[in-house]
Amino acid sequence: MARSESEHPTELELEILKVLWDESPLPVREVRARLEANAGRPLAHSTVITMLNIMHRKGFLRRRKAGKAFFFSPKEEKQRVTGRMMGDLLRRAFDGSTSALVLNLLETTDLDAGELAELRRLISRKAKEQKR
Amino acid sequence: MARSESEHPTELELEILKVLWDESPLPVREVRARLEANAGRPLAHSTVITMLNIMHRKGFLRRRKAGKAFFFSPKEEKQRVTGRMMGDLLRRAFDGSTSALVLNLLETTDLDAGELAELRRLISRKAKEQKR
DNA sequence: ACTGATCTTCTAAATATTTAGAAGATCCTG
DNA sequence: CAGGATCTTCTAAATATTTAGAAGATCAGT
Repeated sequence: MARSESEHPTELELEILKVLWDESPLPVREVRARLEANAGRPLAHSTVITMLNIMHRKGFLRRRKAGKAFFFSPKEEKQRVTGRMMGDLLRRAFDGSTSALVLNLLETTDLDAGELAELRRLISRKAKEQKR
Repeated sequence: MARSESEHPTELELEILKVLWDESPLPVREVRARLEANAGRPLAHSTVITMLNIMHRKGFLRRRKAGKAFFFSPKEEKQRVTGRMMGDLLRRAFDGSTSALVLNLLETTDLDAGELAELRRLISRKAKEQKR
């Protein structure tokens, strides 16, 4: 055994998902153009097809044929996928402790007073929602 | 080109780092035992050595010989490494928006009122520190 | 110094990720 | 319907990650 396919999108898979979360469905040609424009990643047409097919096999994408070409869309919305990625990091790096993660975030990124206030606002709002 | 070595620890590398952040320096034998105990990962002795040497080459670990055996220690403290991992996810999945990341965290994990209060406390403390 | 125990180095293999060319399929246009 | 344009499928290769056996080095005890 060596290792199994990641449950989460890999580096390039995430770039592709970001393109499609931004707008979909898209044909291969369009995905390719936007990968170059948005992510500075100029790939051959066949490379993009290969990736899209792998992602379809893995269950990240839907595929629909229109004429002779396929159109691709994300299967899940961004929040669910990135949420699982967060959850994975939370578990692997912080042993599931949300406060450890947030503390780390506060210490290692450079947030100004406005951003801190914004974060506190988000948390307060969440707390209020829960009271209902 | 296919892809380059990750700047961040991979899955197994992180498990090894966690063992060593918990206690170090440790000899291979001890790392192996703790990987099995803590991470449920029973690996051959030579597998662990191979990984430790790769991690040394990549700059994640220090190595010191005592008698005939090597003792390994993390080169950087946990916060710095996990901080970069967070920063990487922040950039790749949330385009650098901390509030987007925190919002996602709040929506996708299940935090009770006490945990939310704890998070708010952390942020308030950070805001106060900054005023100085 | 010999031997067993213990460690390391060397080598290799399975699987995943990323990349892309070559060949085949399909559709539109004249 | 022939031909070019456009798409897909097939195949393959480079590199990374994870795994471990075999062979060589080293140390302690007799």
